[in-house]
Amino acid sequence: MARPRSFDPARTLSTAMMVFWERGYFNTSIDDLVAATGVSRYGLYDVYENKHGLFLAALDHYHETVFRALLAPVEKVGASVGEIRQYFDVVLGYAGKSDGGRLGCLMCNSASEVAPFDAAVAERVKRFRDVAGKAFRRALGTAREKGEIGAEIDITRHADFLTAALQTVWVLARSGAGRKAISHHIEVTLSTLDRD
Amino acid sequence: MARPRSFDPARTLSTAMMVFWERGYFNTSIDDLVAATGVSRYGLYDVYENKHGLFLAALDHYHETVFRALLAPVEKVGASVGEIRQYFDVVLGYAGKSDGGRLGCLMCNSASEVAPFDAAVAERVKRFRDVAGKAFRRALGTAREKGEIGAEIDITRHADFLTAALQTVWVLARSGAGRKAISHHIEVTLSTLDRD
DNA sequence: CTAATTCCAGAATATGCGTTCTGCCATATT
DNA sequence: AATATGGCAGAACGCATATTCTGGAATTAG
Repeated sequence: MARPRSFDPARTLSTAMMVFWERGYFNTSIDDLVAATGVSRYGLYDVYENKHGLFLAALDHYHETVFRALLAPVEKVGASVGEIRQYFDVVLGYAGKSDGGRLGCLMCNSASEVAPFDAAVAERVKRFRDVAGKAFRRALGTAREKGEIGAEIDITRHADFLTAALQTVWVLARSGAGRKAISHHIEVTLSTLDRD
Repeated sequence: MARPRSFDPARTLSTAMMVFWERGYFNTSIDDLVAATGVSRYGLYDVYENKHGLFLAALDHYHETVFRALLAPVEKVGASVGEIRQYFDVVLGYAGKSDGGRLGCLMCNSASEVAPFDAAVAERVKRFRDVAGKAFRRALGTAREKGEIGAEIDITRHADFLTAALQTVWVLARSGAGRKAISHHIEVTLSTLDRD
């Protein structure tokens, strides 16, 4: 017997995620979040406790939706070199857009801006990297079984390399590097998977 | 016939640069800068106009000292693959330290945190990348003349790749990636320069 | 030594921030 | 329809911030 919430927490979280993604953590104020979500301070604090809690929820939401959705093809059983190439192509499609790329990747942005001061954020960045690394390792393992990659490739090493390269693409995009620089980076990165 | 300044602007700038480097732009306050430099607000505002001016000066100082000093061997006439490898080794020495790496690179940090909102910063990030790219292009050109690299390497493309990889190393370091992940990344990056 | 100048430390100001509070209102049950 | 519950908008609070101001001290030219 009480008034029900008039906002959708899922939609709110998604919007808050976008704001943090665009503006960063320190440069986003509660007022920004209230204005963007249309939800009152009361509602935000009731559900997420405080700004930090909302940010962590936004990071988790990003991980589970944006990041995982993009990575899904690489995570599938049987994925190998083709899926890895496809993945970087898709990422280039987003990152290389004339202005859309200014978002970058929320995890990569937070890695530099927040992780050094915030253990909870650092942990989520680590998890993000672990998940990407694991997916690449598995796909490279499959590639080896299929004989798609040469014997000179060390799978663990190469998975770390691809995970790092992925982050690079987003950092380049966010800071205004041109599409050409980004695609050059991806081309050379993927060329390491070519058979001699 | 007046009192001379009692602080050394060069030393002050160097200290301010360190503070921004550690804490980022938005997360650094004037009080932090006053405390670290020992210089009064009056002095800082007199010389640098405001926080933003001091930050730009710190970026320029970083470019001219820290960054250029590291890059110098690659920029030298006659530098080629050896100098490029050496450069990444030196960077690994800094970035791979158990905690010292938490600084990352001031330009790379600012690229994500500030450049999207600040044209003056974006311009300095661009210049930083242009300088790195140019140095790598020249060194790769020399490498080609010396016959150190294969014909399959496109110099412009590869210079963009190395410039991006350089930034990646620092981002990894700042956000707490392990030394192993960083060195894996560098190993694969440099392996692209191997002759088949 | 004196006077003119300029620096300095810290107070003051104004704004913006994260968070909490309050008075009213919408709703679901009775 | 009445009522109790709890959501809502915005005011209020306390603190941090960037910047400016001020009273006095330090220094040097004369």
